[in-house]
Amino acid sequence: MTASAEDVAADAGVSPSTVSRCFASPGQVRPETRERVLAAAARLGYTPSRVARSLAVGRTRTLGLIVPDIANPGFAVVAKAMQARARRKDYAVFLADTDEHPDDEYELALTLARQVDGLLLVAPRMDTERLGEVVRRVPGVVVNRRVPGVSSVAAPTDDGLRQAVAHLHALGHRHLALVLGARHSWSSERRGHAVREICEQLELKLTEFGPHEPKFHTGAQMADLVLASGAGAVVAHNDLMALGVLSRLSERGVRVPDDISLVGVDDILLAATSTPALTSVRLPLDALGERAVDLLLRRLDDGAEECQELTLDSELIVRRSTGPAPRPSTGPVS
Amino acid sequence: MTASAEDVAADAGVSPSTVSRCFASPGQVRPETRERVLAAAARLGYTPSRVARSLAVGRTRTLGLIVPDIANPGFAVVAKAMQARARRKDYAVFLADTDEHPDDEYELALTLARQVDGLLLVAPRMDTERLGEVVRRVPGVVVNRRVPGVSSVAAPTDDGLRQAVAHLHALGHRHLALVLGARHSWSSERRGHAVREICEQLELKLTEFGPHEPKFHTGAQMADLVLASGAGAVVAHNDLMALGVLSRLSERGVRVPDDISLVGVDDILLAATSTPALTSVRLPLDALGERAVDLLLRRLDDGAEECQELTLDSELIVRRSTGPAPRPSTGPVS
DNA sequence: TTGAAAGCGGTACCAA
DNA sequence: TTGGTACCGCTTTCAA
Repeated sequence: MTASAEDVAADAGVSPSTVSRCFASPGQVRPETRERVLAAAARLGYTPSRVARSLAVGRTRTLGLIVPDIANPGFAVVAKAMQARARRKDYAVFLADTDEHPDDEYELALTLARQVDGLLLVAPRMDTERLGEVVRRVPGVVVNRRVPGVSSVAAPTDDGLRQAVAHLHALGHRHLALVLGARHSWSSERRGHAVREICEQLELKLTEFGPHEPKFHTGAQMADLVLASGAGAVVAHNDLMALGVLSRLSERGVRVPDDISLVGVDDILLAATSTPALTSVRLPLDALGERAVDLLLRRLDDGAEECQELTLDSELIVRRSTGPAPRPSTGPVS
Repeated sequence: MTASAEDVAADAGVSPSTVSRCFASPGQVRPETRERVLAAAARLGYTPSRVARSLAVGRTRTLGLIVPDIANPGFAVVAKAMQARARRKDYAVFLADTDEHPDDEYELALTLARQVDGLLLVAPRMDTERLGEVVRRVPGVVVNRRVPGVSSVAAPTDDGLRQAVAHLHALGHRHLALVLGARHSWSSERRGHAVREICEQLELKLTEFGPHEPKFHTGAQMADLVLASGAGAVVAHNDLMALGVLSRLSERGVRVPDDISLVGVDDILLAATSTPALTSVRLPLDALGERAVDLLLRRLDDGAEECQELTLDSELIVRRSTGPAPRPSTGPVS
């Protein structure tokens, strides 16, 4: 069917070894010979088989990517950046979407581990132990999460959330609602912790909702609870949830930001452009993806051993969805 | 490093062939032997190497997926569905995002062709000739596009667009704007054709804009041109562009649907939930992905030969973004 | 600089 | 039912 190195060798009057060298290390073959081989290869439409090469060299030049939900615009952007970066370095990327099922995450990771050189893990919910198990089998870097002993690149939103809460405080809000992401999700817990801490410092009342899958519909669902709580501002786990909240609030005739303020995290495109535009904590999503790939490939290609932890900054982007608190209410009138 | 079939064989006191059989066709090995082998395998943590198997059997159990832009929610949903379906059938999926560059599409497809069993092509812009070249090398199915001799699954939006234009007509609109997608994109041309035809039938004036990359910012860019044209309603190539239009219109203080009506295509989640909610032509995006995989695997696994063309329906979902034409204007007063 | 040959880790046909 | 063996297509010493 497809031409093999042997065919090319025969056609060019050389040995298969030489054909192999022409593609793997062209410098080691006399220019004239090389040209003859390359010509024959072109004539026969030959390209070295990646599987065969993989088997021979023991490396696949393939990366595995595990994401909770590729339909979440935030993850999509990260995935896109990773995939582009990987291809530039001649790596292919296996995509595995776990649809927010942490159990699948583990199984999938183990399966993938067998057929890739390295793993890109956007797996906020896999438990640390299993995650450790996975990266013991295959080099891996974890995204937006920190695991001892494992390379990672994260944009902890502490800074951005601090700015967000300070922003709301400055606007006169004294009672915030926090809409959490998924249970046992590293990022959700981290964000929750950050918000709690800051609220305490600023002596703000904080009511928490969730945890829930970080999706649009769960956000919408939370909106009614938030409203019932009387909080004047909402900080949501991410933009998707924030948009869900927004959607439901507007259904109920609640005006944002006049009646209630709203902050998201991720700064996805559609947050910037919703009505009203969403105040959001911006993460450098594509940088996140690129750095993760770089980190992984440094291990794979340059044989670097050390486990690195990269940190990227976050910042608050203020837009229309946050405004002054309705009443200066420094306390209940009672 | 990792245990091989030979190791297991030694441990279990059988030949490598038997080990292989235990995993490939367990039925052909005596239960007692099998259990002994499986126990040994478990003890050694053995799993058959997929690369080695691929080389031996000549199939990789891998599908290649080419999308123009995974960050476009529409494509993300399709990709998600495909990937889930493929995994269920024990296929892995290579993701290749071409970032809307049709040239890369071709190169990528050829590269992928060498290392996968089949190709899922969401490539609206690759020219027919090259596409034919690709599918001659490896089984492929094309999504949302029709190419003679190539299996495909598409949801032509003719029906939905017909409904959309009739809807606008009924609302009193007599001058429509059409915002096209990418140049040479099959779906953009098809949609343009459909809208043109219907407008002619209903004797509506139609002004066209584009073609442009089907992204948010190009939509925003078109909004001003549309406004200048005096059209009372806009049909956009897809929701992402429609949301771009919407965003820019609202920036300019133009009210939707009071001043201008707006229709998108895809019915992505965020269309349903924008403000105002977007009237959109719904495509069964996940069905699109699933059927594509089914079609491809029927060829690969069941050896089906025929080229099939599947068609899925589209329908108009009416939401807030379309309303009565501002003035009944049955014609210019002049 | 080039060739011969031994794998890489399985599969599958043929015999036993 | 099991084992022996010849590949699958390329890489990589080792010699020439």
